[in-house]
Amino acid sequence: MRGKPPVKQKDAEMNLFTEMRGLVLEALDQMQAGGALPQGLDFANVAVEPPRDAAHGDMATNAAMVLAKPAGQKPRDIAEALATRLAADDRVAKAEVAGPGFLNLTLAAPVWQRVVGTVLQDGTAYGRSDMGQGKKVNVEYVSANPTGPLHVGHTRGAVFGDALASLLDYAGYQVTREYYINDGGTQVDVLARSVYLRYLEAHGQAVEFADGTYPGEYLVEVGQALKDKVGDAYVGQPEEVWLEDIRNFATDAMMDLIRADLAQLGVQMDVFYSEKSLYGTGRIEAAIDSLRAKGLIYRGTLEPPKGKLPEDWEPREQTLFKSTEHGDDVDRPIMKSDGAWTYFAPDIAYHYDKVSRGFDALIDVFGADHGGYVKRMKAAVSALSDGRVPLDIKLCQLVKLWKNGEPFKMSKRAGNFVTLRDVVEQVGPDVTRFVMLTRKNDAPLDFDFDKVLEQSRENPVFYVQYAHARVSSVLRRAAEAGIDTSDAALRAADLGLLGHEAELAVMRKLAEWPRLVEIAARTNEPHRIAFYLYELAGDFHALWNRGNDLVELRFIQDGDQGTSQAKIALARSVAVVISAGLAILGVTPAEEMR
RNA sequence: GCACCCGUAGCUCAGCUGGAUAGAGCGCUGCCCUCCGAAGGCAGAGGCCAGAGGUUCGAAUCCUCUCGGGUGCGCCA
Repeated sequence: MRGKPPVKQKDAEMNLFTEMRGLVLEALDQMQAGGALPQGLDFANVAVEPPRDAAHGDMATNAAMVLAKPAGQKPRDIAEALATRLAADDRVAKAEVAGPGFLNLTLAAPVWQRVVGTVLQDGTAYGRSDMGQGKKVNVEYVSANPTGPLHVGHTRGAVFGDALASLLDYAGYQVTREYYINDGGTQVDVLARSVYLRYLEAHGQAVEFADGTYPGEYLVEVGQALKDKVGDAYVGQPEEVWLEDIRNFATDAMMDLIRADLAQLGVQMDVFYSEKSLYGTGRIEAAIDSLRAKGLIYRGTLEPPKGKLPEDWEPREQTLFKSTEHGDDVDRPIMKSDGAWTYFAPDIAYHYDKVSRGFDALIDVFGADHGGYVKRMKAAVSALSDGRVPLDIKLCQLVKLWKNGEPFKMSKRAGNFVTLRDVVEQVGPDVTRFVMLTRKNDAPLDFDFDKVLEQSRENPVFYVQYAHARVSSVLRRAAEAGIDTSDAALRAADLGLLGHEAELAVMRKLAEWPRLVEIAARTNEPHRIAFYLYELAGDFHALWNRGNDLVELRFIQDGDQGTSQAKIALARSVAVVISAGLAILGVTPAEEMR
């Protein structure tokens, strides 16, 4: 487990939007008590949100429109009455009815200024949420076959899953990061045979890699290591003699390789779960029995797929899981005709195990090519948990690599695919991670080796890092100028001195952070963090540049320590939120640009 | 044939569990350092949100259908 500060008890102050929603609900209650609104109204759909257009104020509520029909009143009448009550609160500078019945609220400057104080008080815990209520969530990601190094596709899944896990942690869930090792299927036999060839090669024999073996050079050293371990014991021996031993040896070696790849990216799993451990232990049988007890296992014959018929199609009786009872399109086979399990059976058992371990929610991160697998897996978890445990499956689309303006495909190391290592060694873990999160997970991603290292606004990694570095620069210079920039001094600054529109814009953006965290966590979409940071950095850069024209907007005000401290407090709180956001993404903030 | 994902500015993409006149970057046009914080910033042009219906106070968002692109589709994991 990663070290983390305890989940902060969230008071209403932490999220301005929930705070103001509380104010709206309070006013509505009073209106009910005073007879202005009928009893028994449902306020659940009353929302307080940032308006799309900043000209509409700071926050808008749809209360009047939502309640108009059930209350039997005109929306604008409700809005007017509500506006009068809200305007009486000193946090509200202006309450205006607009459009069909929106109520636009403009908040008083002190409300925004307090946000800076809260950020400095809470540090990177500002934005932590208790929405998860300590519920246990399992995030399974990467889960690459242990047959070779991780490639770019895995990299996206690794970064996405890891950031999602951190995000959920930040939102108050108890998160387990997990990797499922597919070490039970035939592909690890292929691996073993490939390693055997490299082993023979290490003994000086000429070998040939037939189709269906792994020719990648990364197995050379594994073959050599095997030779170092067993000498010539397996040379000239039939497969029965060496297969199992080499399979284990090779799988261990590949998992060491994969762990090292992940470590290079900064990904640290809590659990590595072996598929093989499900076999011969009765665990698959137990999972299937659980389904059988619910009447969901039967012998039957599937209809052939419509349209193009596979060449060798013939009706066949199989053991099937009645996944259609839980939302799947067709029932799925769990046992082959020779009596062996299909790949689906251990997957069912694995998820049965997750459910049994008491997780309140499961998340699987898959590559987009596993899209066809989603429904049956959800059906399985729904059946196994009697609908209690939700399973969300996030699909990560392809990553297209570019270099020098053309597609980049080949790797020296692995032959036919570009590895995670190829990417991280060229651009570093921070850039890799951030860029992988600059697209929604289900949208394809272009990764351009040249662009991601460019230092311009076009490159969001740089742009966000630059904002953070600029704050560090201000702090350094302030210290040189003899200004006390300790946390205590900044917290004590008179934030009432921050009132310019460009400063308010930054404070409003800071106020959005806790709300954004909750939205991102609720939708399981960590890319929202990256986009938010880009916007926050943009507001900060805008403020910084206004200092070119307006001397009074510069952070360091010569000869005026008090004003300087207030402005530096704002800058510092930007850095704090950027740090918190980057921490979720697993990116280290930059102190200076080089 | 069926299922899932996607379709938003010339290009690359955001868009809050349904909100007002749909946003950002790039590109394009015009500005901002004789000295200070320009790896930046400001302003402008650019849209039938693929199309057609429906649900309702209100739809890029939810439902149905059509078109276009991607991914899958019974003893491969």
